[in-house]
Amino acid sequence: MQGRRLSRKFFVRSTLAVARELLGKVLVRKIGPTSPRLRRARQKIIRVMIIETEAYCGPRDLASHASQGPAWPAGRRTKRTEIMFGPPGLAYVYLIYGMYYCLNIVTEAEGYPAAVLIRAVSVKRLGHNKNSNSHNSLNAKPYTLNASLNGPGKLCRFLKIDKALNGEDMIKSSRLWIEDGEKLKPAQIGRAKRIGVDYAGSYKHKLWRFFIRSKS
DNA sequence: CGCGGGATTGACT
DNA sequence: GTCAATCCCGCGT
Repeated sequence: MQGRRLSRKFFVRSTLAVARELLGKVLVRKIGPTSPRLRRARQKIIRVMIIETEAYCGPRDLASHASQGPAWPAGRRTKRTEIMFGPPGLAYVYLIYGMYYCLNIVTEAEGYPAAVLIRAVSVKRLGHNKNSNSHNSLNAKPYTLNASLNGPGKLCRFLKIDKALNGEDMIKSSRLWIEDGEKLKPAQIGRAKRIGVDYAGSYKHKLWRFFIRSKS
């Protein structure tokens, strides 16, 4: 049940297009020891579907970590934001408020600081047999945490994503990548202002958050 | 070196 | 709606 991994080309495009098209795609996290001896027994793979994203569109975007730097308009290039200037497809992971991590994927041409924040995901499938309403009710709900994956900090905690994955190349990584997923119709996609960027002047009004409308 | 603040979350009034 | 937790980063000194 695995899809085709997204190539680097997918990310070398307008950040808004990438943010929109990441909706419905499958974020994959492989967790476990890298030592070959322990790998087989203890590795596990988690697949979740991306349902909400935000675009951070380069050096002029006052909401972006890479904006407003001394080198404007080239962008604020610091130790922290360096990854955003790197090749598209890299993971940009940062610590926020001292306690949560946020996962972004770098977009556009190398040297241009832009990225898409993954704001929410849903569990794509259960980690075991779907029809488990029989005898084994304990195993029936490992991923009922569906609702708790709405938020960038929460999904990183669930997927065990932290600073160690900052700079991970999601095109080649064996720990974190993205696969093809659902093809969405335009009507399924919603747009809104980004969250938590009131400091961003006129850029706080941009409708650069994208989400899958819940079915009603 | 010190200080202010944050692409959040959960608890609480 | 308000607020605090918690710590790294960016910048001024």
